[in-house]
Amino acid sequence: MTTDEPVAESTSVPRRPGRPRDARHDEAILAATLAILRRDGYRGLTIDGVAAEAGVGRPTIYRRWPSKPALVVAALVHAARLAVPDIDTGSLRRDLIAVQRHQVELMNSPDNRRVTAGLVADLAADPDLAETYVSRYLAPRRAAVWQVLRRGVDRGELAADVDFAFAYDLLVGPLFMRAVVWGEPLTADAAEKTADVILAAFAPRS
Amino acid sequence: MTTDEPVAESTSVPRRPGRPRDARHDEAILAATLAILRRDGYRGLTIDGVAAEAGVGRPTIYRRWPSKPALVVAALVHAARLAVPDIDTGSLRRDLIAVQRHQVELMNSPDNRRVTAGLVADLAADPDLAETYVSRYLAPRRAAVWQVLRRGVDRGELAADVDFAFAYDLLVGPLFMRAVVWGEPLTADAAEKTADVILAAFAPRS
DNA sequence: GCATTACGGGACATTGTGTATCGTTACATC
DNA sequence: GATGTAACGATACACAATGTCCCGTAATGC
Repeated sequence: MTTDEPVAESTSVPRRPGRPRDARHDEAILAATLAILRRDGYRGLTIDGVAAEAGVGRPTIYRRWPSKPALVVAALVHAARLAVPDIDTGSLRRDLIAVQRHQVELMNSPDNRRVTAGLVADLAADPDLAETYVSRYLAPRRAAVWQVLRRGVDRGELAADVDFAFAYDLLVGPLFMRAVVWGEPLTADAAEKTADVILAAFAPRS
Repeated sequence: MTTDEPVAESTSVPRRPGRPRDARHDEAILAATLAILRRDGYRGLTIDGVAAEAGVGRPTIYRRWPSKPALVVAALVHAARLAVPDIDTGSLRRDLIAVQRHQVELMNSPDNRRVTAGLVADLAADPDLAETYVSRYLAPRRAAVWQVLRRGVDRGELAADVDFAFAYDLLVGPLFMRAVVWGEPLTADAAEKTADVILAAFAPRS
């Protein structure tokens, strides 16, 4: 449920009787959701506001997504469906710094805090939705970082028994703490510092 | 604003004309807030519910705290006013593991996720309140960890130029990511693993 | 043409927040 | 003991937002 491209049900033939849904509305709703999210944050987003900005009626939205957090998750997944960059410079440290610079930039955007915090709060109350968010948004991003780490292991720059999940949380957690919990801006050196922590903590045993 | 012990204004004489506030109500309201928070999470807490459980009217609550997040912050500060343990075993690694075990226990409580996530979301929308929460709740806890790190530096177990703020986020951030963002339980070894990251990342230069 | 479904508009019930207004009660001062 | 002031419980209120329902209309396949 709450997929990016809604519907198609379980039938192999996607065609249903009756008037078909207007695909342009899907696009307009998701685009409006993202625009409002960036402008007003998670709390400032209302279904009414999305409907107005997308030029559709409210039932048209509820016909597609069952709730506000589900709509937000769909919009984020939709926006990020392409943008999972694959970084491979040949050096683990350079790769990690590039990954972290990207992450710092994301987290430093002024709206990020309000969007992330609000969404995480609603996810905590809806396990199904949380599962969708994790599997369709977070996990693909984490997998890209794992690729970087995997290559580091292959080149002998990291110990072979690195705990990948832990390493990822070690990279992102400190940024999250500072940007979202403390509410303080990330400085430029945060990327280097977190990258170097990984190198020090998981250095290959000599 | 939004202090734990409300009021006393700026006058040196706390006594104001008129009927004084009933101090037992303060206690009852904060206790009810904590109880509901633990039982129903941040989203499940309503001012009505607190009023009913505390046996007071709603205006009695609004007379003391201006909003729901302000009340929650006051309750958390109130509950934690004593409990900032000072750990000193003589070994940095043992100290850090003890600190982290305590943190893991806190974060693993089933209500923690819903309370923390909901509160952080509201704090992002209210900078004044966020300042209160940070200065009266988070900062004292961080200071206790800094004490542990400071002693580690003094004993030569850590490099002298450790970035204390970064080190704290490095200790707590990964736990926060896993418990709150991913929504997965923390395992027992999380304390050791994060502690060892600090030792590896900030080892004194030889 | 007919069944079926989407559409916009709007009404609706529900829930929660925060404010305001009662009559009443507790305390200090005169 | 009378008076002023402010807290108290109860309750009504305005407001905002969620999610549902129903209407008349439009689009599609059979």
